[in-house]
Amino acid sequence: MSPRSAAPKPPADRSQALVAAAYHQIAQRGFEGLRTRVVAAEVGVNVATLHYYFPSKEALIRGVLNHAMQRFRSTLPASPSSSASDQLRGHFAGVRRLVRDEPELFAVMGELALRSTRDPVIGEIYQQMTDVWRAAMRGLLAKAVADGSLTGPRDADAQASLVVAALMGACMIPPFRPARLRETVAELERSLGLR
Amino acid sequence: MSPRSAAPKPPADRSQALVAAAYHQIAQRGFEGLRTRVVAAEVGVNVATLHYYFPSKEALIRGVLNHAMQRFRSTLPASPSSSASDQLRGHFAGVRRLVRDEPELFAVMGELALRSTRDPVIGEIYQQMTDVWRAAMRGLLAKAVADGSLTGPRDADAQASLVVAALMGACMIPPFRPARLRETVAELERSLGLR
Amino acid sequence: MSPRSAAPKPPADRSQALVAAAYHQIAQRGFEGLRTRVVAAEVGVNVATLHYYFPSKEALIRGVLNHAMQRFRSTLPASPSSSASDQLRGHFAGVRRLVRDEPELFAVMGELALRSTRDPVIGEIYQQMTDVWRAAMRGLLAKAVADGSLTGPRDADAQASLVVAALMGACMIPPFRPARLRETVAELERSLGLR
Amino acid sequence: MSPRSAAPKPPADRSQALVAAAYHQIAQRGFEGLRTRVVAAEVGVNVATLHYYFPSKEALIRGVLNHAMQRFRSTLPASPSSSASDQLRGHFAGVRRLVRDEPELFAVMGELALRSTRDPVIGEIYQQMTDVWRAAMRGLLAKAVADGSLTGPRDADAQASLVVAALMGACMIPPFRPARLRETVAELERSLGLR
DNA sequence: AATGAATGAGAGTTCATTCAT
DNA sequence: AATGAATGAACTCTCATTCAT
Repeated sequence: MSPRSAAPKPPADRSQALVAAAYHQIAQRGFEGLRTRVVAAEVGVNVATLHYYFPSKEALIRGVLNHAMQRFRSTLPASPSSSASDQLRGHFAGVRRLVRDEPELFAVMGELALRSTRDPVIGEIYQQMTDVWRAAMRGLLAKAVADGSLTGPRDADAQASLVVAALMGACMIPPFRPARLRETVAELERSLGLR
Repeated sequence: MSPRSAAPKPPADRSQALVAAAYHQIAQRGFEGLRTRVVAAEVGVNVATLHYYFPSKEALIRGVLNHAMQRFRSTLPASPSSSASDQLRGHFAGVRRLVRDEPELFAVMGELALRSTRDPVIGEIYQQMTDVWRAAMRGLLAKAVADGSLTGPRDADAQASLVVAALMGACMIPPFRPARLRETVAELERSLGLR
Repeated sequence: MSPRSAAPKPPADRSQALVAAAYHQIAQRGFEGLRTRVVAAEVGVNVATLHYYFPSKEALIRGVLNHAMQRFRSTLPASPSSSASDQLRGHFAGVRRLVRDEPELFAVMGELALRSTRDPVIGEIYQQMTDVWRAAMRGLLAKAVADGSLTGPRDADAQASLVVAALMGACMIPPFRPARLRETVAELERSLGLR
Repeated sequence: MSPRSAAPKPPADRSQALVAAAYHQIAQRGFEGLRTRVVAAEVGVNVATLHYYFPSKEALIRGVLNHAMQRFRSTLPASPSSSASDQLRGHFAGVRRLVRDEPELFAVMGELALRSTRDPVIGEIYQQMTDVWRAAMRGLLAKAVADGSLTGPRDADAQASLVVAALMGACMIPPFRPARLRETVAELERSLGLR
């Protein structure tokens, strides 16, 4: 009846698959439209199986939270092998690439952002993320001035805030139009003197 | 002024009061937490009464949508009595003021923004709004260059996109910190040569 | 389709009917087998209607608790118009009658008794009931000795405890056989010198 | 004595341990709160292991039934080495001791008693037990009259019923207070002329 | 214009049970 | 002999919506 070759997935996969399905659902329908039964069905298991891996819907959401944050952190600049301004350029390129390859991530991030004001668990992690991001931007801007790869007087703190706000606004808030987004990021680079 | 001794409110008031309550609820709990019963209770009427004024929850939401858009449009620059750059400054000041005086508006706008990808009715109106906003910015920037109140070469289109993205990111996405927001807007003005 | 003449019951009736149905279910299937859907169906309404009157299953159970206690208290001797020994005889007759006419009451009382050790709300009310009962017995026994309608030395306290224990054991614990119960109560009266 | 180093228990032990755990759970939470997972966890095994030993929850309950009945029968008078009235006194002492040392037994007996009206298997065995008990009481009372160790006219049948009802009422139905129980049993003995 | 009462559909969660390993 | 993983069925509870009054 069931295909012989349908080998049972190792447990880690099931858990991950459920998170991925929930992630997908949130991107598509928002927290508002997240249904445990649909998530389970998307993975091809019973709802009870979902509760075997995640005791509650909230636990599943936390799983999605971790997953999304992990994906997002991959964009933050990490390699100090190049000049600060090149790192900044790399970061912007990374964001552009991520928006192109994983548009769902930003939909989910937007949902998490709005929810962060109501859910302390999300709030905590979400704020940490924004703090790290802003600090990284500020650090790179300051370093770029110090090593001369960026010139002119600037308030690194304020510019970091602007960068984060602009990227969030461009990536997380509809309407999403790839062309416009590229334009916006390019203009942001220009305003920083990177182009 | 209003008729004395617990007179029944005129229908327009009821309708508006319900929209206001729903608006408040969305700001506080998001679409996810919007309950018709709670909205009705906040106004002091029965749920059935809510459905007398709004045939469905969605109709109520559309009421909120209109209300929010109306509030928001008031910030857009309208009076051509001053120079273009002054109008831009005035717009930024207006946004700052609005964030300070009606923080709920931006919470609701954020919710509407995310919902706009799933709800065609919201999507339509929301996109219109952003288009109008961006066009206004582009127009003012172009005019400012033309009348000489802003100097230097610039791509008005790209800058308008950046302005809109940055303001949205700063005002609609948590975490909200007044000081940071002021800083961000100020930096945005600086990057445009307005300071 | 639905009978025109089926007039909607007044609200108090609905509430009472639900309690009665739950009472009946508990008598028949125990707390273990109490299902809100079945209770609602027995009254001929939707489960949601049950929750309209009782916010939770526990609230419904509390309704049953009150109902059972009220029924039970009607057996306790109240009229001091006769001699103490006659009042005792009357009480025993009342218990016998109640067991005959409302056997369900004792099934429910048994369930409540067992639950009383786990549910503080039930525990409180249940214990109160037994305390009142025992005190009433003790008072009547003492009075009967004082007014001479019962003779011989006796420890009213201990006898009251025995009376309550024996009646509970006979009425609340299966197997229930009417003949045996009558026999038991008769013997209890004999042991007190009432026969 | 037992094989060292976490040896797997012999099957009989496992089975008994599961029954003991279920017994304990029923005493604590009633049939209403009996969960196979909790029972298994208390023994330190998987739920599936429980089902290896007991094909169904009902089978486990039957195991508890047998265990409880076995424990309870140990109280019934068995040794005809003394006079009938001494055997009666011994029985009462045995009940008192059992209530003190194994209060859980009576909680479980109460649960079984209520369930006996719904579960034929329990009903059968439970009724048998009460019949045996009552018959033993009646026999001893008759014998005590015959051998002169108890005097006065008496209806052994009715007194046996009273004894069983009173002991059940005192031991199986809350509220349980050791002092009151001793008092009740003592009064019961007195009423039979045993004190 | 307003409501108390009622409901269908569906939500998240639980639980005894099964089965491949 | 034992288990991790999985499930169907059923549970209580919620919510937007309806309707007679």
